[in-house]
Amino acid sequence: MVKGKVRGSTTGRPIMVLLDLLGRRWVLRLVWELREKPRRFRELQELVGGASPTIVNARLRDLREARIVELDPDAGYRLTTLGRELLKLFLPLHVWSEKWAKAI
Amino acid sequence: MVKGKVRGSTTGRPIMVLLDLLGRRWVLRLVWELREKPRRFRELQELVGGASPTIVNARLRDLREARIVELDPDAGYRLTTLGRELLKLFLPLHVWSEKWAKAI
DNA sequence: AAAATGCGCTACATAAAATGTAGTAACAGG
DNA sequence: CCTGTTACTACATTTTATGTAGCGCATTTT
Repeated sequence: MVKGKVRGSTTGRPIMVLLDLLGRRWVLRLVWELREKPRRFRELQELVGGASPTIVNARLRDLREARIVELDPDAGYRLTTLGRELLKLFLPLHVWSEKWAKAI
Repeated sequence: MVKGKVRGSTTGRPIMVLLDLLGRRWVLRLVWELREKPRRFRELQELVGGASPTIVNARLRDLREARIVELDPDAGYRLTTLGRELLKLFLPLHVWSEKWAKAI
């Protein structure tokens, strides 16, 4: 598993571990903001809306431990191969969200 | 928009509003646990791992305002049509999470 | 009729997490 | 040496979640 213990996830079932990870504040936004290209720490911090460096760092650490994000010193933070696959699954959300916005 | 203000989402772009909503603690789990059939409040609370009733109620309120979840007094909490569509987008996560678990 | 059960939900003190601001350490170029 | 850029840390304050108890209402049981 990604870490010794992942919050409420006592089952260890991958889907639960994943939902817990993605359900942490800023995580979805961070993955989303990495969709185009690698980003620097501060750049990322601003893109997600000015979260504190403390928490941006903590979440990036979580994502790196989960092998979804990696840090290339020359380019910045970017999605791993695994991370890009995950992002692909999220792209339909974009379309759905537009429809949803109209419906509510 | 779903509510006057949705946390860090100052842009108002639907995808950002959505990512903020889904990024709140327990929200993804709640939607996930409603995938099969309607659930009662306490049942739901236990399914997601014993979150406090305070927060379960708060998140269910968020989801109801977002028209993703609704409460049928006779059946319990359940996904709306919109909610079921959203869930469909999440189903591939299950498969991916298994692959991911093996990779890390 | 009275008691018990199940329901969604609230109150509130305690604990945990996030914020905001400042600042550190390492490295590169001038 | 000085300046700028990088990722990141420290820490006091504020916000959010927890854990436990229990309310108010309806239905079912005795």
